[in-house]
Amino acid sequence: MSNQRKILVTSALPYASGPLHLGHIVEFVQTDIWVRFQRLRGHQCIYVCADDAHGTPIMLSAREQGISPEELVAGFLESHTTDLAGFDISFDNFHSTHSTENTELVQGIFHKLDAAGHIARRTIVQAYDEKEGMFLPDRYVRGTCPNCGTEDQYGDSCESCGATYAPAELRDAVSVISGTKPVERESEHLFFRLENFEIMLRDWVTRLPDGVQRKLEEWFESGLQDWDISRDPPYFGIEVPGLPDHYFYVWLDAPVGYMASFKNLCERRDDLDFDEFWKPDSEAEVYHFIGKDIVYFHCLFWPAVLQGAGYRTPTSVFVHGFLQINGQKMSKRRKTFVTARQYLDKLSGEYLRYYYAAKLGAGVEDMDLNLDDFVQRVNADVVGKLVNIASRCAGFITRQFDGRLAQQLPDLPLYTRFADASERIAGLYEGREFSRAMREIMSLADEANRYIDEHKPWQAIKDPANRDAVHGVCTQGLNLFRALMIYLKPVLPGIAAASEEFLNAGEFRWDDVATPLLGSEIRKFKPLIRRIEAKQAQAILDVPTEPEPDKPAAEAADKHISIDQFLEIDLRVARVIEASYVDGADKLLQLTLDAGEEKRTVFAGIRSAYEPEQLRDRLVIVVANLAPRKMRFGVSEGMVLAAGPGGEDIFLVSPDSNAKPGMRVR
RNA sequence: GGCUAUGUAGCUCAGCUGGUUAGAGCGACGCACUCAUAAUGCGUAGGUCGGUGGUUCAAGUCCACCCAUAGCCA
Repeated sequence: MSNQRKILVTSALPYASGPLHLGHIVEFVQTDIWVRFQRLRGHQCIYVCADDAHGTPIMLSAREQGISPEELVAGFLESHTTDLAGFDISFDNFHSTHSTENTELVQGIFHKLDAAGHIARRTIVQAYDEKEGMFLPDRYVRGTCPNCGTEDQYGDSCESCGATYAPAELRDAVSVISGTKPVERESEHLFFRLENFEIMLRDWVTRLPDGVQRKLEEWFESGLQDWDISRDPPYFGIEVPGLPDHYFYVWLDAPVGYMASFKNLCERRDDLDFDEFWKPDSEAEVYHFIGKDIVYFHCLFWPAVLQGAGYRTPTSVFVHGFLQINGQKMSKRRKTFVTARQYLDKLSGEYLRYYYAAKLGAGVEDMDLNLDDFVQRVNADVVGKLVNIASRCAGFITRQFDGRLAQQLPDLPLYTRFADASERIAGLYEGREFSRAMREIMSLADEANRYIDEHKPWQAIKDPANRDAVHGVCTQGLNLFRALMIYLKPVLPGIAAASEEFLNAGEFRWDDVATPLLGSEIRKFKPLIRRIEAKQAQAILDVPTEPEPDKPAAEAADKHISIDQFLEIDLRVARVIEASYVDGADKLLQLTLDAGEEKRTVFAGIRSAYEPEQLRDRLVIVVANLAPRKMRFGVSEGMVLAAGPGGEDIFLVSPDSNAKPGMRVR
């Protein structure tokens, strides 16, 4: 492509104090679809993210668990990256704000802001917990509202009457951490003079969507206030250089994490130059995908900080709404809180990618994940309409025509209509109107099914005189399927990959739609994806009951498990396609398994008892729903069953020879 | 409390600057088909467009107020 764009894209940094939930996944899927679309079109599109690792909540959470903040953060980094891999999010880099790159960038930015006169120093009064020896953020002070008398309100505002106040104004205030009464204490803080950037910001925000601009208008009208960017120790964060006992507020270093992650990537990639993307006159594009809750940080502070420190500002910021589940806000109490892991334990990420795509537009409206709708919609669209096209044509080609496509399309105008949709659909992807794109694509899928229905190859084939016609109709059908699959590749990377293998003509590129696939050989059709069972979907709401403190002992006494508990383990027959040694691991073998619907990579600690050659093609039993585990060598997606104490005495469990990969074991 | 959104068929959503009998997909129901992962095709039913009042020849679409939901208030 001659006019290749250089694009840097980010998703908001998830906070490293808890697991990801399906709301986070909306943003990652939205971003990833857009990124994959750009790459498919031939542009250079770099996608980076990181964990947001600093701040008071993380410090306190670590303290509560008796571990260091570094340990806490490292644990969630692993959990987050594993979960995101489960949804096929195609990062170029996933870093952390607790990193040398971020520290250097933040400190450098501060120096430049300070030198340019954008930093003010003022002494402020805050609530202080004498027992814990720390200043208390407003949210960590609770007491009775001075306005309406409602008890147990946060230190900044009252949920009941809406009044806003300072923590010191609360009656009977207590520290949430120690339960003691806070005192007032002074300290010096650093402030970023946001008002210096009003003219620049008023101009910059015109690039944002109308709804976001209207919201920002409120802040311009009430006047831009100085932003408190420092915190007192103890604080888990980045130190202010040259100013002991001062740390940067987490919200200053978090967005810089976008740059830090990119910088970390640049250090490992020869083809990327940090400055080319971040210098003030950069011609590269930079986009941030965020939720509607953090518009202020990204649309006021962030561009101002970048401008003040001599960097370019973002090309745009894309804002999405929140996720509801079954029409309700996500909450543990209502049992509508679903972690990414809970979902992935039951279902493939591919389904949710499609469902989100089918509902996402460019606006900031909230989105509802209705589980019944989810099952029906995904099954109807992806399996019933889309995959069905390939499924109903492939058999004829394989059985009647040696797996070879016809030399011509019988209905070229129909194919051209599909190909001509290319730019329209591309425009929708580009504008993040994914739901419109899906509707467009699915109505083409309807057309393809109608075409096959009208030409009835299953009837025509009965008369040998019609052989060529049937060959043509099925070739036409598969080419229509191929066009649709190319259009859907950003949304359904897994099914697209399986389709590429099936069609046997290399990886799809967007422009491939222009030329139909003719005369070539295809592989035998295998089901590309299974339909979702309603029970599986409902099961993502089954929160694993947290063991009561005294329960484990009681459970240990009961050695039996229920049939349901047993059935939760998804045991499947799998065939070993490939087995190999793993460099640097003397106990592991890397196995590639055919487990029915998909290939899996499993690392098994059986090297002491088996040679790779012994394993190829043999049947094994795999735990299919074991949480994927990220290892130094890759991600292990399951576990193969074996008996024995270890060492040379390891015995793989195998089914009798007629078992087929994918069969459930019970 | 202020601000910004959202509220349209059972479900999920389209409806641009106001203009004939309010649309789609899914689901439901009926018929056809049996190549396909019980998939597909044709057809039917179903809505006083959150509420009240107003502007207009004409309002789901504009205005006011109210109700419900969500986010933000550095």
